[in-house]
Amino acid sequence: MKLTIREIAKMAGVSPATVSKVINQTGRISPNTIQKVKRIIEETGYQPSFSAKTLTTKKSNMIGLIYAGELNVEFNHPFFNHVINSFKNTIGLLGYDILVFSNQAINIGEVDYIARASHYQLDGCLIIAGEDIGDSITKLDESNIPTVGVDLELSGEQSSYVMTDNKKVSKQVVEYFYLHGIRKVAFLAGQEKSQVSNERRESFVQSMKEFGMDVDDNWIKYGNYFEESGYEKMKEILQEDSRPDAVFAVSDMMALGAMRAIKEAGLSVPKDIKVVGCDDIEACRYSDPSLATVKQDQIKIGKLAATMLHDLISERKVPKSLLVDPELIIRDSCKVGADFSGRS
Amino acid sequence: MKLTIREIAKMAGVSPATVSKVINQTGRISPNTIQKVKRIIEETGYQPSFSAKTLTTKKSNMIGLIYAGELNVEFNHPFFNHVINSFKNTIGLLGYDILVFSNQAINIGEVDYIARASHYQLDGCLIIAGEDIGDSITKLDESNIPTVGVDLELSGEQSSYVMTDNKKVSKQVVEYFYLHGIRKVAFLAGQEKSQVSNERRESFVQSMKEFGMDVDDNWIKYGNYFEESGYEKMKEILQEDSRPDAVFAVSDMMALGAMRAIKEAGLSVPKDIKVVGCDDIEACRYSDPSLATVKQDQIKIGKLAATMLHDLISERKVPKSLLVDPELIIRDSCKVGADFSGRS
DNA sequence: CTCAAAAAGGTAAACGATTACAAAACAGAA
DNA sequence: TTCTGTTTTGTAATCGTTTACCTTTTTGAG
Repeated sequence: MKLTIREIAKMAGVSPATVSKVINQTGRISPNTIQKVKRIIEETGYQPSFSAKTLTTKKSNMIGLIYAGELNVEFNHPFFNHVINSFKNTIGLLGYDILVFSNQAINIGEVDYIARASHYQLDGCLIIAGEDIGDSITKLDESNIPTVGVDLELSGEQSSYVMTDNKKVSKQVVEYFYLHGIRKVAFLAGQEKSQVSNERRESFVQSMKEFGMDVDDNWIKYGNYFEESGYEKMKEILQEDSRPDAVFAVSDMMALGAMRAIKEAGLSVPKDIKVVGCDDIEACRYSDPSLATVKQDQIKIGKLAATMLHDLISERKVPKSLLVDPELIIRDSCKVGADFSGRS
Repeated sequence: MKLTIREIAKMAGVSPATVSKVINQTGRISPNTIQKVKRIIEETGYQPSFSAKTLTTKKSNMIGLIYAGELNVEFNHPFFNHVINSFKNTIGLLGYDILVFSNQAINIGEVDYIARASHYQLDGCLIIAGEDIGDSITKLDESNIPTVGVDLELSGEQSSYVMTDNKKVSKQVVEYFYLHGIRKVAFLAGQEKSQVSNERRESFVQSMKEFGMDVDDNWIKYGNYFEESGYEKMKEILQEDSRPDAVFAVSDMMALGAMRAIKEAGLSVPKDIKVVGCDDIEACRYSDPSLATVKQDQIKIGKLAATMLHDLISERKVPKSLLVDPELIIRDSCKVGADFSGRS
């Protein structure tokens, strides 16, 4: 059933080597022979064996996709799935397919990504930052496998990373609040270990100071990016003596959770408290009120990651990191005074 | 750097064959040797080469993931990504990794899935129904490659499929309306070619008749599952002479679009028109009003698909199809009269 | 017409596993 | 001790490519 290169060679009346050269466009072959061989390949629908090819060339044309978290939610993560999708489309154009590690398979103990990668002879890996950056990620970073991180600072020789310019994220939000006379702002962070969350928090604090606004430590709470944690932490904040005029959350889901808590406390968004999230997930547009957010350019991030990884694999010069500009999207949840044109 | 089985054999003082047998637990090896070999493997972190193994065994332990649509949105599809995720987790436990076809790579002309599958020597494929079932999907279905379809009826010798019991979907909704005195119901369908949409539409019509309710052909509109089409089609419906009391859409996104159209027309959901969607995507909970929906058990669908595919690959007996029960989730958008406990 | 250089094509050895099959080692019985 | 039968281990071919290197053919200048 399945044809080998030898049989194709026989049919075309040439040697296997010639067929191989035609397929890979290496070596000098006469136009005549090329035609002949191509026709046979066409007619038979011959497909070279991936494993044989990989075995000899040591190149698999496969990229490993790793989600660095325990929750195994990469595909329904409302932010990352856009990045993954865009990455997939771009890297596909460059001739790679994507292998998704099903971490569960070896979930007893740490997953050894290097072993997995070398087992499959992957050309490179894409790491999407999740809640938890384990040891095995670090090892992969330090290995000589080309690796690109999204929202995750990598430092290895063969590593680069792309992320939104988190400094600008917080700054834009704080600036907006400042310009609209809002001075008391709470901050809902992600896990204490999360790099992204920490950058935003730090630049939040710094921006606040730059604009001469006070930062109340009680108003900085750590959650885990998900809705429930936003709800819980907001409740805690509301129990304090004084109330913030606004909340900025590191994820839309936490922001949505916060809105729920605020409404439950009998307060109104945005009249009593403005809310701004991060990511611009689908739900922002359908929430009540619609949720203001800082949009990350996920398409661009995915594209850049793909391009960088390809360059890394091709041993071209690649910048250590690329920062993508965020965009503040105003929606009802942060409308102020006259700006606020109610809603049914 | 990378060790081969031969070197491991040398280190352990045995033959490569013995090492292979230890790894794969085939053949009779003395406990003593097993210990020795295992220790070396442990110490060296040896990983057998995937391609060499695949080359000889003709088994890759990889599953191809295909999204049967042109939109390339599999990873941010608000319904399928849950299925994919659950599938991934289950199939991972069974020892498979997932290869995602980056259709773009060969997007000139039809993608030849069979060629791709045989190129990689995939053990099987999972097909997620998208907007468009092309010829190449049909060919794959008819091939002898084990294949499981989600929301897609496959008929091939080596194929099975899983989907929500769409008859029950429509019936539950119609029944709910019937019980609450609503008689005039519009229906927002997907593409005319979409199997899922058609099943729901047909059983909608049938259920309506069973409950003695009239079906107005002008109130059945075809869209494409996405928000915009729900909006457009609902607008068309509202331009008719008489107005329905309720709309049932084949997707939540279309339902959200419909709500937008209804509000724009100055009408209220649910007071003037009730709305029910399908899928229970995240946004349902955050929309205004929250959107009632028929939830599909995506986790279960993913699990079943994985199990079936594994059985198919292992040449065990597998049912041709499996139907999963849906669940009607009542939310504000379909609350009736006294039931309706308003919202700010 | 000769001959060197360039072009075209072929040979055979990898790559790193698996697996029939053969061989060796061992046990116990006679 | 010898022999038979069972366990254990090893040998070598195989899977389907690629590629270094070699051979043959072609080309065209002198």
